Amino acid sequence: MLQIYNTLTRKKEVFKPLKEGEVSIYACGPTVYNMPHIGNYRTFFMTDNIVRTLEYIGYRVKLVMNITDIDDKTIRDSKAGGMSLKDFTDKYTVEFFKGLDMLNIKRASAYPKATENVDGMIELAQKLMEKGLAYEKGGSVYYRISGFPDYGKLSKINFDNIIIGASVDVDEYDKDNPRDFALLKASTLEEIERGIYYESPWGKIRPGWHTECSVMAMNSFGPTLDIHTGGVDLIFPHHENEIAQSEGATGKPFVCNWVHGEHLIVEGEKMSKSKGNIFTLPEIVGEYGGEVVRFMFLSVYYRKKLDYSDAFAENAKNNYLRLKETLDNLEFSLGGAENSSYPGDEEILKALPELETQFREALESDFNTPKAITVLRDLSHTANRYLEAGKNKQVLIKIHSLYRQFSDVLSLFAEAGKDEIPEEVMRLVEERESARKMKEWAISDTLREKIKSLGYIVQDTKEGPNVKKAEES
RNA sequence: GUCAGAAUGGCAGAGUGGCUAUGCUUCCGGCUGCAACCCGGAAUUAUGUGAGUUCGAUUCUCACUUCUGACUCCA
Repeated sequence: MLQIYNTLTRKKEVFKPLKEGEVSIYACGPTVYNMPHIGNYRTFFMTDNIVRTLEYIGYRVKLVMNITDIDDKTIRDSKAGGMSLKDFTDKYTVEFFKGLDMLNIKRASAYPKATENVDGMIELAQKLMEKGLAYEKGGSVYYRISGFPDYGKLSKINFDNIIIGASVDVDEYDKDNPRDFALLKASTLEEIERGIYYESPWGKIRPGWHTECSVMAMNSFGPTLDIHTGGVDLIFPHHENEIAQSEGATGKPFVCNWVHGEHLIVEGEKMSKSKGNIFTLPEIVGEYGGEVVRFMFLSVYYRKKLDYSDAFAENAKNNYLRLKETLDNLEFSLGGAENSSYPGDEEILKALPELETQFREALESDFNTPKAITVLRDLSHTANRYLEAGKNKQVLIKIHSLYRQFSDVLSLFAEAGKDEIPEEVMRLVEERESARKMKEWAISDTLREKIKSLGYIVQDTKEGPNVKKAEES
């Protein structure tokens, strides 16, 4: 039974999709104006984990993630970079996808772009205006918050106590209420000169930030969807505004389950340019590898802050390597497995389904990946103990397949046991084996060093030498 | 300032009204020609502070402290 923590109710709830066996998810994607940092990817990863878990449980999942390719920052920075808006955002869209691949994040069903959905946004604005929930001023269209009594239900903000003066926007635009937000923004002269504008019943405009998500989500799934994900910082105002726009227009509930991922911080502090502690994904992946980064994300519950540091990364890497080692060794042992039975065979076969249940229950408990990792460690330990004592082929196959099942859901260890060993290395390994048979330890040790210098390590086992690629460190 | 969330050993981290798991790290032992891997065992002042409820609190309540975030672009 899958339970999901819903920001709307601040409780874990039993998940029930709108359509039997099928789940619709909308995820807030990137604004493509710079290199995304690892914090951004933690959130994308969270959504990936949700998708994989749902599929593991047996749902068909349709994920839509938007790409914001027109907003204040993209317009500003493309100009600063002397590029057209499209060239600029295309460049960072490519970077975004590269990052997804580094982390082996599954592609969504669709990645709609804001610039390709402006018609829908204009329609939405019109509809809201007909309902008296929007008004035009100075060529911009604003949402009238006072017309939507539910405003604030997601963020639980009591608007009476908030200092509105903190907002600079008060005199920048001419709004009825300072909290009203723009659905469509009147184009500036500069934007018009650069060709960044769309024709609308109110003149030349460009989309406001919040409108795109409502439009794309409802275009993809209709008025109501199962799950909407994003980072905690989007709860207010972005998601609050999405609800206001969507529910204001349709009169129907917009999202059943709001899921928000906590932030990644660095040594206790928020990543920020002024502190100079921003890490991009390629930096970290370059140092530790994509799967270790995945493992880092998996080892902290998505609703908790992840405090990134070198020590944290090293720790994660060691943990990761140990679990990968088990799978490597399982793959290796399968080769030498026999059909004879061993004491403990039955015990193992009984334990495996229990572990499978525990693993599934961990993930079903609001995607508790750290707990799932603990179950994987249990399996690793069980496997290692069995490898000490027995090598029944059928048993090994069962252990191995469960190990693979777990690691596939978590998307880890894709390369385990698949190291390509160059011929040259194999020759040295064989040479070393003959030396060992002759008890020529000095020669054998020299050969091991030589193999190591080529980037491979040899482990002597009862079944013969196990050769694998050395982990870079 | 207002609001929201968080605080568990050297590190990571899950759980629980009554021995707190698990892994990393460190140490000892076994396996091994030696390693590596693995197995067995052990260790470290662990539940932010102070109250309250309770026979009993790390778990529930309150306050405080600290941190993070939202209120302003933000994953």
